[in-house]
Amino acid sequence: MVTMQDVAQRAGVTKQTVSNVVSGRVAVRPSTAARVRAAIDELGYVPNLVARSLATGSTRTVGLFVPTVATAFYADVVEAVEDALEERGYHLLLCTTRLDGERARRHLAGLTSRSVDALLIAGDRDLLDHLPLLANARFPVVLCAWETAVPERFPVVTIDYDYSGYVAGRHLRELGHERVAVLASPTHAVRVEGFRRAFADDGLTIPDSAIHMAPEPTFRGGIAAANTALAADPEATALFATHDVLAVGALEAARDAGRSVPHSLSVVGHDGSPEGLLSRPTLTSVALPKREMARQAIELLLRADATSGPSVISRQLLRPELIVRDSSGPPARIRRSSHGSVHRT
Amino acid sequence: MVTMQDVAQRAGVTKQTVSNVVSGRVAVRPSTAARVRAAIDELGYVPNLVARSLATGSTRTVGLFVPTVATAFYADVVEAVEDALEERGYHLLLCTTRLDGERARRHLAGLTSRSVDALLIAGDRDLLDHLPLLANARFPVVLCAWETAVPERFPVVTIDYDYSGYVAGRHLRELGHERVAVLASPTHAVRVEGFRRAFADDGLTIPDSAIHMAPEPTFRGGIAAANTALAADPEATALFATHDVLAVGALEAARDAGRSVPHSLSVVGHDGSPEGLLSRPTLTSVALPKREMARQAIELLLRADATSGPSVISRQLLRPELIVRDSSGPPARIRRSSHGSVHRT
DNA sequence: CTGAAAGCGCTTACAG
DNA sequence: CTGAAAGCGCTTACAG
Repeated sequence: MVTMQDVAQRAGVTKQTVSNVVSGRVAVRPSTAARVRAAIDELGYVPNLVARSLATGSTRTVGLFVPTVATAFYADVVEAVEDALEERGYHLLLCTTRLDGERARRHLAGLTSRSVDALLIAGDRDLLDHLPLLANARFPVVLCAWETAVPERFPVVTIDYDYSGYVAGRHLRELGHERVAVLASPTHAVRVEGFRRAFADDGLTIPDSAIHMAPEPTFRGGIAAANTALAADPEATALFATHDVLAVGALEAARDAGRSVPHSLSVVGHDGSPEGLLSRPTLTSVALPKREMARQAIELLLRADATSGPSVISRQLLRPELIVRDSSGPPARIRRSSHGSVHRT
Repeated sequence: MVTMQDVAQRAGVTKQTVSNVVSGRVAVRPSTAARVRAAIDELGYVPNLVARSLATGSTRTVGLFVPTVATAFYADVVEAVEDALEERGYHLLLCTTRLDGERARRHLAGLTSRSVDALLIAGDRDLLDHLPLLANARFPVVLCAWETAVPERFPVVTIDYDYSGYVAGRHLRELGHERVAVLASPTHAVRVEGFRRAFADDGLTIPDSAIHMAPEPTFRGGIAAANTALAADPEATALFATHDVLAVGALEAARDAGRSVPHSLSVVGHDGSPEGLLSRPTLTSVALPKREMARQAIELLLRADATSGPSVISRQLLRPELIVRDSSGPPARIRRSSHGSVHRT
């Protein structure tokens, strides 16, 4: 392997001069620099990043923990983080924890040895128990995409999930819906709260009986929850699903139940994921500012690394944005026939 | 930061002894080892991986290039690679190239500085032009998930895409289909060839006019291509889509066209992606052995790294497997009415 | 089984 | 602007 020393010899200078040329930190006489650069090319010299890291104490690598990568949300987060890092010349060390606490712990222990300059943990509640491990970490840690149970000791930049629920509710209220149901995943309580508040603002209460838990966060789970909801309250004119995949399931359930969307039933999702564009009708949803979140988290992380002071425990909340598409509209007027069955106009 | 030296001092030994205890490579007297371990705990010592890497020449990190992570196929590849690495105590440095050659080149240049022990490049044709850069790499390189234009100079472990098309065709032939159409993405020529061969085996020719290119590799693209195909040949009894997302679009198009699946039309996809389980009906598809591919690629890579000899340019082909679900069945008998319109029984 | 030495390839002050 | 020295924290032979 060709080292800086080899280049120096070839160019007739010392390796410090080569270092100065390579780093550009110290001015070098143009003619010398040219000679050095020629030697570098001739020898095919490539600096050894590991040696540099040991000398500087910086690997220019940051670790990212995500529960999985096989989900539109986290896939986007990963790519957004990577982009933010690349702009700054950093590399990405990826760990997917797969909702496996033990696996997470192992990874954490590995990283603690400081092969990274900083660590970003995205929405991984399974890590919570092992977070104390991070107290000994030699690098700053920031949390992002955290919805519930946000640990106190770390800075976090996340999305205002309460507001995302609220904005969905607001939309349905503005359309004129009064009687609605919610399809939720167990971990999405905050979204549901926000959604209810939008109705409460207008003096409307969404009873607990109108909140239906999806058996699983999948298309099928959405169908099942929607079937339950539609059966429990045939007069509900709109469904809010806390997750787009549930909403797409709801669309399917509505079709099976002969409820046309949005004419006889409005459906609003959450996440603004691509599948909402593919569904029929296309899905009104709350888009999450993932890129912005990634950027701010990385910025926080890298600033903390630079100052290497204990990072200020700050809390940044980003506002999601409603995307109105074809699955939501004003409620149909409802009239009751004498024998109690429901017709929509 | 507490170093090995600090631990040594505390335990009253030299740092080599500490090193021996930590690495476990050299036997240490139990009582001494205990003392060292106690010191490690008291001081909260964590070894510095960077220093170790410089000394050993190994970072225990491997780089992975993928076009994106926002696709079921590559998301699975990434997680499979990560699993294979974790078993061996390696970390994963991830680079998504986003079909951006320039971006890929930058990453490549960065990695060439050897912050990784090995590099796995998954199906990224955009890298092709920059591959010569890798000639100077200080680590072995292996290609995987490569479908076309496989470079000669690198080992590759990939899927037998010709066979995957073949197996889809075989399935349709066994069901009795004779007249079929293909929905394809431009980069899937190999799959199409294999598919055609299954028919050719029985003396049946699939004309070029029955191959329909999807305008984009999406749900909408699938709908569009299926519409074209169905209009071009209403008598086709089956559709093979080279990509599940196209197949799911075809399902939608079939529904719109009043063709019931599989009764009046069979649809076979490719990739065995999760969406095939969510569609209605569920999708018959060709499952790709991604985990096995990842495992073998990593094994090849790490072996090459260990021997550090020039890796043998081998070519490993893995066999995909047909998953029969509800979207395929025998063709309906077709009878023509006197005025030429088509009825199915 | 334990200790003294050299070295991994770079960078960072510090003289000249 | 360029060179000599020390050091980053570990590991790897090599003596004792």
